[in-house]
Amino acid sequence: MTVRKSEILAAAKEMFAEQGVSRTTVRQIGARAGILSGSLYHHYESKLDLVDEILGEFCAEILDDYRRMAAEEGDAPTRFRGLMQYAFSLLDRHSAALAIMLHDSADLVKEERFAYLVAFNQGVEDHWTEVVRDGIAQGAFRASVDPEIFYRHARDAILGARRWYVPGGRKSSAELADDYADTLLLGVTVRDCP
Amino acid sequence: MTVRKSEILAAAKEMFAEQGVSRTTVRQIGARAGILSGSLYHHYESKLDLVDEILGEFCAEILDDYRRMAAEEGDAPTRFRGLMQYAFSLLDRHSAALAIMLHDSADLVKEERFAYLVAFNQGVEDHWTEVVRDGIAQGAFRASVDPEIFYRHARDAILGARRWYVPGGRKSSAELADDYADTLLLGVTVRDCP
DNA sequence: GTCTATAAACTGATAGAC
DNA sequence: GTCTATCAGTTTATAGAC
Repeated sequence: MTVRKSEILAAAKEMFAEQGVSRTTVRQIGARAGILSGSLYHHYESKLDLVDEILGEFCAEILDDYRRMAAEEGDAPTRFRGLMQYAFSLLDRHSAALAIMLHDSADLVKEERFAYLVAFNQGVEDHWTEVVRDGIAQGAFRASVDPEIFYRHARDAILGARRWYVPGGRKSSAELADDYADTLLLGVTVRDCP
Repeated sequence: MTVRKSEILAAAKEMFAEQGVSRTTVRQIGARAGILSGSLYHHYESKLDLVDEILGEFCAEILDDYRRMAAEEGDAPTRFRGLMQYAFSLLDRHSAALAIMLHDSADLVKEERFAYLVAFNQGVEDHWTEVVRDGIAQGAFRASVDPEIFYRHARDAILGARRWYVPGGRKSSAELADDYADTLLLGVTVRDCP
């Protein structure tokens, strides 16, 4: 990947994240990268090629991280907290890619070339639900917990934070991860017992 | 509102929810309503007028419901469960409007005519955080709970379910509301005390 | 109230000069 | 590798016949 290509890719990523893929024009991407839209096609064959490269890199990196984390040891609550910390850290490191995933993946998946997004989501879900199932099997989590529903609950809460989380704001992503983990694991209700 | 206008509005609502506002064309709306795009402008002056009418009605109805609920009695956990049930019930009754709100409101708000969406969000947040603050004051909820963060946590989890919840599927919206309330109030961890 | 026809602007993408 | 120029198609919206 040449320097120019990465500059164009960075410009596209920002625009796609801000406006969504369909509302972003190749002219806008070119303007941000300091190039005219015609010249842009010397580096990329189409607008969707840019989307593909952005999301392809993102999915590969994240799945790789999850595979590494799966090899780590610890009881289920500890591993769950680790997943929370990791997921929230993505808000700092991959906010733009997450925005594109959330805003446009439902549309993109209709095209065959983006079928890997479905596999990506399933892969992530598998890692989370395995931790939850382990927790239930070990007696750490309630048997009434539905691993899939609980995963979606946690995931949607985390990803929803992308809409309002501001890096460097009142709470860091690590603090939010702790806060969310406390709520999901322990609840907010005060109990009489120790 | 004439019958024809409501037919066109219903067609627009479905298309906006499925594809997003910007990717939906007036030709598509006309086709679904059984009318040509030119004739559509006899009933509505612009595409955004359709969006405005859909979201305006939605916001008014929901804020009205919240005002009614605020008058009800009960302790904080009970009222919180009531809010959860209500919010999840919207997935059945107002899935399309919620989809438009989530997918397009960030763009729409840039236009002055949609400034009421900001007030709507603040109004809903006020009702939820009041219940949480009451719960803390009454000693029912942990003092370490941040009402605003906890509201966002719950809200994002609920609204995220719109992406995968299927009416008539494995779990009803009422069951999901119960499940989410259990998790948020009590957590998923098994404790040694009664 | 719906149609046909079209204006005016914008879109992704291409061709060829430099 | 970037430019100018442009194609072909689409978009919202309008004008006027019926």
